[in-house]
Amino acid sequence: MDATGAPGSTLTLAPAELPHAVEARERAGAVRWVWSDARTWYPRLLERGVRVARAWDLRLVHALLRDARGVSDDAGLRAHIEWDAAPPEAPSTETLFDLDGGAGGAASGPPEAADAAMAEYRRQIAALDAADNASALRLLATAESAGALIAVEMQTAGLPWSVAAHERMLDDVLGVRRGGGMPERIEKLAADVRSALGDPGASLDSQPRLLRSLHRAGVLVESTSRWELARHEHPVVAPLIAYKKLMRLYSANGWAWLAEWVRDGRFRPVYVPAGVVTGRWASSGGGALQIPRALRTAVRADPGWTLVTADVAQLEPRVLAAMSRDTALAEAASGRDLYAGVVETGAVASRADAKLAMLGAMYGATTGESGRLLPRLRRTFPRAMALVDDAARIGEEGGVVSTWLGRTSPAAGESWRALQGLASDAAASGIDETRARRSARDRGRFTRNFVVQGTAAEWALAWLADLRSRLATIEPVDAEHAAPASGPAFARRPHLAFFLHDEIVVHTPVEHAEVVAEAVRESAASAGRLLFGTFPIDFPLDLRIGETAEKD
DNA sequence: TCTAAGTGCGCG
DNA sequence: AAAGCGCGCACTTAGA
Repeated sequence: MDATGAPGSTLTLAPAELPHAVEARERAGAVRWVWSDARTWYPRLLERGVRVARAWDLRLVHALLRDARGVSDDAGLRAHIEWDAAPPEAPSTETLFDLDGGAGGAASGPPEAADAAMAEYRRQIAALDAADNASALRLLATAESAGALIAVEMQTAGLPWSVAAHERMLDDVLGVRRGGGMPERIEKLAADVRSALGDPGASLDSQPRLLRSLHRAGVLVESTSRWELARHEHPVVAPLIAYKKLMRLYSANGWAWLAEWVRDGRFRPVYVPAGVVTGRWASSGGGALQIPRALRTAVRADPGWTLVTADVAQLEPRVLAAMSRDTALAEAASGRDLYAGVVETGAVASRADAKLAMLGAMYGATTGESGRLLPRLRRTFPRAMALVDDAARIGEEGGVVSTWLGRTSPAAGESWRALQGLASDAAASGIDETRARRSARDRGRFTRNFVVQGTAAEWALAWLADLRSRLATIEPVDAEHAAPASGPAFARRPHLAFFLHDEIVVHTPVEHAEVVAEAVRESAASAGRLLFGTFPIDFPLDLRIGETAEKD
């Protein structure tokens, strides 16, 4: 797995020659490509049908090591801020290196960029070798790099999306469009709202004006949000909530979204690995991580293909049990439903309470029902609760916390420190003290959640990476059964098509569906072992095989 | 006419 | 206006 090595021979290529050269080395044996970032290099390879097995993503690893506690900076890693910047334009010439003994390859831009990439790689390896938690960080670096490959692969292959099913759903829910106007059900609801308000000219899409209209009609809300409206008894409430719901579907995932984001029967979102501070992925464009569940009916496998959809039940509390070595919580988590297990301990009375309390523990609830249940959880699961409580305390004091594999939270910012300093001054006003206290608590809730959310993201990354290599061993199907819209690198093989924090969708030829399902389960078990060794914690999946990706 | 900030809601 | 985390996007208004 290690990617150490020094550059040996180099080979300068025109861009058109790169895919062939990379493919030749992939065929020759185990290679790990070292490159600035997958987004710059990998799409061009995939378009030509060239998939790479392993990579080292200098930008992602730089960001990781830059902030990681336990990494000393003897090699000067942190001074090289150019690795924090956005990727540059694609270069006009490219260089391949041999790493030591042919164990790896490196692709880079013009010679000076290639030298810079190799120097950064050496700094990273040196920093890793000297790190306190070297083996965990090395694991995270390779997992991140694999994730970067997967993100590009999923964008290239796309999620199979039926325009017809999507439009049918829009027609059913929103009604048909007439002329240049809104769909008929939205028009109807808007008319109902205006009539209930007794205000024929009421503006429904401007929050301040709608608020005033509501006040004039005697609905004394402070906001126009659904949850507050729902508390009032007034004829305008039902149609307004319905209007907002439909309008949301229309503007976020209506016909315009379809036209912009679905091509050739594929939704191709841009994934941003580690785009969230905690290490979770973000997305850019298309709202890939916010697709309404009701729209899953539009996710449709190609003819002769099917979808394997799987999500982990209660990933975050399971991860918390394992990282805190809380055997009582792990025991409650064994089997399918962690919350049912918590009820069985007697700590809380119902499944709903168990969920409320557990989420409150991980998010830092202090008041309300959730806050009131926490002491009971603390008695039953002292180790798990101590882990999140410690993380919160450290955050409140201005410190940093780390995930299981060593991703470290950002240091407290200048303004945060200034506010705390101000409040500790003897002459501080009560207002300053209150503000400082509140921002300390805010930060504590952030670090509390960081350790759990971030470690869950690491587990998911390990799951994805392991699954990817298992899928790569499955025999391709005949060309006549291919799914050409997935592109030459994926048309004949099962491949990941979607990922959302704790859920994956694999698009696969029907004949391989069972093998894929087994690979999905095995990779989940494997991810658990990779992170937590022999600690007894289950990661049970809800797994479905079917034409659509709908969930129950 | 452009940008920044506020609001509300979709996802985990 | 979420008692409690993390996001992205559409739409609006305020301000330069």
